[in-house]
Amino acid sequence: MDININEIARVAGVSIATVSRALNNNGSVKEETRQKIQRIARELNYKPNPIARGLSRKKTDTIGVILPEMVDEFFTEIIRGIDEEAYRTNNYVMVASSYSQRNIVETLLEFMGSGRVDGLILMIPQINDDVSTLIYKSKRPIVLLNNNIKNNKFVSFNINNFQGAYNVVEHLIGHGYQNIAIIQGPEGNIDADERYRGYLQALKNHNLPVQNSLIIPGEFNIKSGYYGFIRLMSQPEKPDAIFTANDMMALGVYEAARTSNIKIPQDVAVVGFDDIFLSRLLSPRLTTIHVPIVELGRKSMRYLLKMINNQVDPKKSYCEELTTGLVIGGSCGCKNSTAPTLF
Amino acid sequence: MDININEIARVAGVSIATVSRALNNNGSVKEETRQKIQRIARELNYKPNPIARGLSRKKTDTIGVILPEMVDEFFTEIIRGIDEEAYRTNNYVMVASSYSQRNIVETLLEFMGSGRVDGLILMIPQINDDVSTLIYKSKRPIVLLNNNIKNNKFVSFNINNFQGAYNVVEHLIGHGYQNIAIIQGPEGNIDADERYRGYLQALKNHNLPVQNSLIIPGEFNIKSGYYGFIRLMSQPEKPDAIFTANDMMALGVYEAARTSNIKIPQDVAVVGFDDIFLSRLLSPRLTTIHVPIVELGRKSMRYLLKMINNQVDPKKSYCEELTTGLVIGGSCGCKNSTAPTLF
DNA sequence: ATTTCAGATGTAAGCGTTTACATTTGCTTT
DNA sequence: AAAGCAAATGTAAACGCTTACATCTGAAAT
Repeated sequence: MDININEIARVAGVSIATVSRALNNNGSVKEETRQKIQRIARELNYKPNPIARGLSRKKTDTIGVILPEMVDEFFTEIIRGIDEEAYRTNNYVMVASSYSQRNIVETLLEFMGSGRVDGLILMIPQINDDVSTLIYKSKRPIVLLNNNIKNNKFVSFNINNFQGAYNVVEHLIGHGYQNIAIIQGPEGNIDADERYRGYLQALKNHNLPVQNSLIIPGEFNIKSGYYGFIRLMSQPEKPDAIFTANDMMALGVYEAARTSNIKIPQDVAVVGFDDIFLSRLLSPRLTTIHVPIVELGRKSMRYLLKMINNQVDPKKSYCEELTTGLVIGGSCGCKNSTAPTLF
Repeated sequence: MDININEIARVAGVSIATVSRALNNNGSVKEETRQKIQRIARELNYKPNPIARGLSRKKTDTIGVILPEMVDEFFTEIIRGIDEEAYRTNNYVMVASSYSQRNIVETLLEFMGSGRVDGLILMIPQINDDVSTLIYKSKRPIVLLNNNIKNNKFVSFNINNFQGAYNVVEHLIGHGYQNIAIIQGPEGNIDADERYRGYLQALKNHNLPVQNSLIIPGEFNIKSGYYGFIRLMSQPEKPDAIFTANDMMALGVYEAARTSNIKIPQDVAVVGFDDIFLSRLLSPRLTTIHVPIVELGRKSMRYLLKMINNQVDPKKSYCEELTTGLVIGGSCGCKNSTAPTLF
């Protein structure tokens, strides 16, 4: 706040232009002068004012991150990935968590319209037309997270939910289970839909019939798992394996199984999706799909920075799907777990 | 980026000064003119450039948050509290998570020196002299989180660890347990120390002897709980109750108890600290101490904003301790749980 | 010795606001 | 009608930086 480029210039006996050039290593400055200016700047503990710089350069070295209200682990890891990359590249991260009361569109506009950020990483449960238009017209680059819109209009990074679901269901099939149930995630939710697709495809590719009685709607929470399980097990055609659309639901399944004295995996196998920390605590350890969230954050950020720096065409759409990994616990019937131990 | 105050002025046929005054509702502007300018601004979808404004006002409406690598839940909730308050007051939040590789002092300097933020919320595991000096000399207000330094130099908001620990241990004493063990948190960690103090004080106030064999050092992780438990139960003087310095450790205790066929709470009672989500999944439900993290974030932010706006003297030290709450599960021996159910 | 030219440096405009100060306007008071 | 005054508006500087353009310097080329 105190000491600025003028002061440096005064002390060094040169003009502010030279100081600016010397400190930014652009333009030509005699080596001797450059050294001197840099020394003085260091001695006076000069920090360029990023606001002034931002005004002049029309660049703030700040990117905005808008995230929905979400599971702790996801939130933390996505931020970690982004922050890591930001730190590496001398950028700053501005967060806005769009908790229930927050108006996404408004927040978005605010972020975009103003010169506060150079770009945006945006994750929204579902994109309506308003938001879509906004994104499309945005003057600053935007990377979408986990929003598998296949319209070739946006830039997005996603977890490959389809592949993950396919793999875990295939794993169940490999065990010989014939009646594999699914407790689905919320309708309209992209993750949920893709996981469901993966489930269907796996059955199909292995010539297993799709049984409607084994397809239970649900939400991404414990309760849905609990009641889904009860519903499944109280009907005549019981499953021999259950794929819950996420780990939280699997938790509910475990709970329901415990109270109804049904053994996992002896009586029924269970697999989840997400590989949340909690799943390690279950007994038997849950077989699930690991999702590389930190990596998702990192990659999105990396790509966004490329867009900002015009290393890729910011107008070109791009879509990347991150591969998930099967984490084998005991809940599928496997003897040898590939899962990390509790500690 | 496109349409600025000059444009508005041009269209309205007034000077930019009048526009500025009209839009900021300060200075005197004829009502009619004000209306007109505001209408035009709205029609042209004008957004003031916060960077330019920042340069002029020397205020960015942005606050920085520096957090250590931490438990997901804590991280998420603290940010939520801060973000909520920021949103309410039209401020922005810049995060820097000081993951292992990040140099705190450097980050701190960067944030402070530059005019990037108006103030800082800072949480660091331990404050050394370097950092302490930095904070003390800072030109911008800083609120410390959970850093119970009693030197009356800083502004800090803390969880009342002492009171929480005291309460939960007293609760155990109320059950009639006489040999209450503690598995401590890491040495030098302020939270851990305070929780230990609370434990000691509770014993003392109820005339129970402090038994060195029942005081086990540890870290805030599952492993420490696990081995701490084994160590406690393999010595001649076994505890009838164990207070683990946090819930993660309690998890380890449960795990160890399970494998050694020791029943909680019949054979030994267990209580934790933090009320993490995980603790709800334990069977019996863990008795623990709830810590108001979101509230901690909210209050810190609120106070920081007051400092920034000079509604409190930013130079005056201030310390607030947030009260924790006892969450009763079954692990202490209670029949009736006060804990929220799983779903 | 003069010209040429690249490298070094300086000057000043601009980025989009806010705001101190100056000026104008129009109403009240005499 | 003149004076006085508050309200309304305008002018221009300032915030701290970057950068286009202008100028200067000195060594190489003639």
